[in-house]
Amino acid sequence: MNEINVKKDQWLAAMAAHVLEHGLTTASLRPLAKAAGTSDRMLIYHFGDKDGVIGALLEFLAAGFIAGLDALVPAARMARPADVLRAVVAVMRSPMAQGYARVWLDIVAASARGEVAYGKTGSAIIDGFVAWVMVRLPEGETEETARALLTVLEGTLVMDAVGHPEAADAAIAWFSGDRGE
Amino acid sequence: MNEINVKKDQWLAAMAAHVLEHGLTTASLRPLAKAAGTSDRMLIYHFGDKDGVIGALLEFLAAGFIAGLDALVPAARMARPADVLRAVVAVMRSPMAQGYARVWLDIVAASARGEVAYGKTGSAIIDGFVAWVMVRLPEGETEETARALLTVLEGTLVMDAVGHPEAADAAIAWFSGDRGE
DNA sequence: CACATAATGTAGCAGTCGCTACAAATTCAC
DNA sequence: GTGAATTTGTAGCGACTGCTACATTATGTG
Repeated sequence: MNEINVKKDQWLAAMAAHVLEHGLTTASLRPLAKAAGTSDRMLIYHFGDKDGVIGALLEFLAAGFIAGLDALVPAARMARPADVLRAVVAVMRSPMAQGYARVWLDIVAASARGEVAYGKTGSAIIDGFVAWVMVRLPEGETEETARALLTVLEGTLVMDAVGHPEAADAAIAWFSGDRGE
Repeated sequence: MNEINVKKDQWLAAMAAHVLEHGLTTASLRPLAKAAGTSDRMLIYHFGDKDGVIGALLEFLAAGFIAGLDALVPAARMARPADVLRAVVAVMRSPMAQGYARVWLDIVAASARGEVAYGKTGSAIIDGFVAWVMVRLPEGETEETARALLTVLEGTLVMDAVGHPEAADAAIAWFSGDRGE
């Protein structure tokens, strides 16, 4: 029972790498199985159906993403909200995170298309991200600030994706500017 | 020569409606042709290949989107940048615009995946959008403000898509708050 | 060792994908 | 009206999709 979960995790790691490079919604069973060194037959057997594979993959990717974030940005309170924004934007723009950005935008697009499995995962990721930001914001900041910060981050991801990083930079500078404090 | 372009436009209008309802990247030739009242054979004949169809469709959709925006928000300067943001967010949240939001997020995800045709279109749409915002901002505002505003808008689209409109609202409130002016 | 259960390989089904070969029909120039 | 060019219908190809039937092997239990 334990061993098969170990194997599943190895499969998931290999499939996650594949998805981070080639995209999530364009992934199909046979290439995924090949990346994992097994067969589509086995994926269906162990995960039920494709939705099961994708669901497990989403969980695996989300966990890996948060872990990577935690490893790169220490969970210490920063002086100003904009510092948190700049830190997370820097991480998201690093080459290592580009695959995650791709996958995330796939999740967003699928959510917008009404695919509930993706929508629930996407919503959960935002929830976790809000908590992640909160422990890094200056003491006394509200979740409203965290949510506003993350909305700007999402905007930067979109702008970067369509080749307008200068627009993202403008928003970051604006967020860094004077507030009511 | 004129008539076939008229026919093409009719096809594009029908296909655009189909895409606005069912998504762009998931669209395939046969359903598109059926929506247009013709055959996949004809689409290939008149547009060359699928990329030609999608390219024409993207142009058609972008034009329709800007036209709809112009119709709903008069090209008059507003008192504050946040007024422009709230106006465009209100439009994007209206039921009529939801299809466009879906398609736009498809374009963004495809751009992030590295599909150049989508990337160029996405970039061009942002350029047009910057100009659209500029003529509505108070006199003397810079393009930086327009870009920051649009980045926040993109963030709201993402947050709305994954079921966190309250995060989008937080960013809008934050953008509406005190600035350095 | 016998036997039930779990795990896996092989082969393939029915459907969709983008696209094309071929031929019939239509339209246009002269 | 006749020949040529454009436009369209029919049929289908080869590749891929998620998934399954069937047989076989491995594994753990009594």
